[in-house]
Amino acid sequence: MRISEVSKIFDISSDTLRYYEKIGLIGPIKKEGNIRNYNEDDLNRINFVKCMRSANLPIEVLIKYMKLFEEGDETIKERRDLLVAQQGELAKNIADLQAAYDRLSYKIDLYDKQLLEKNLK
Amino acid sequence: MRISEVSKIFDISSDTLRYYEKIGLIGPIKKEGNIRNYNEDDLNRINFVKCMRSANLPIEVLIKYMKLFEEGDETIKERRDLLVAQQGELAKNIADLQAAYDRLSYKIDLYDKQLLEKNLK
DNA sequence: ATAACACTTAGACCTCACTCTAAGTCAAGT
DNA sequence: ACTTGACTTAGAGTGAGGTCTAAGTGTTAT
Repeated sequence: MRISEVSKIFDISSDTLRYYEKIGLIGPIKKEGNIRNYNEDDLNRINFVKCMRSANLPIEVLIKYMKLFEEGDETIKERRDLLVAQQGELAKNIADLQAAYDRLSYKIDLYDKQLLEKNLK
Repeated sequence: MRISEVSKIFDISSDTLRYYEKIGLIGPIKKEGNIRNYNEDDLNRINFVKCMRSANLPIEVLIKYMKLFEEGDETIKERRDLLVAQQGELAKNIADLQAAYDRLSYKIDLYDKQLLEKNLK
């Protein structure tokens, strides 16, 4: 599969896909001649990366994870620990977002009450 | 209250507090002579900003909100709508983080099973 | 009175994660 | 034959959000 198709499927620009490859996050992708040909494994990795990036996991961490993966079974424990650490960070982030969400809800309620009063006057 | 104390209380650097003021996010703070003296209102605003920033609401949006606030009661509806829009964004973000969290949980489970098997061999 | 420390300013610099540009290759359609 | 359009590369540029520096002015403890 060509880069343009992958780009469409995942809504990630071709530039970004090449960038991810250059920094060692998803490659190297095998080429036919000079043109990248993404296989299913590649797509799975991109899918994972996209999911993690959309939750703001740092690229550096994901690169580290991918490198451990390449190193084989000896790194299973280390990979697990890395994921657990990131999960912890995520839990904190979710709590922060939730706190802001709740606070917004509260404020919106107040505004709605004010608007209602205004209309009654 | 001086900037250094505010900085400690909220764990926001003095640089950042001054930066927020410069860009119109939390000021202007009244000064005694040449030195900022934060009052309770200021602290409340900083508290709100900190909460929203920790959920990644863009600074530009917060500046807009603060400006509407200064403009008085005519902007209540507009402020409400702005908050509702941000709440919507937040809901999306929370869903993304949650999806990543769940995926990590799943993967961690798999690793734990692998590690268990390894130990049994 | 002098050292140490908190404060001030303007503006340069930094990190992250892309995003874009320039210059070029190659294959297919008209 | 030639244009169109997707692909390639290296490397420069961008935007958000701070963070740091330099040079200077008070204020307080010894």
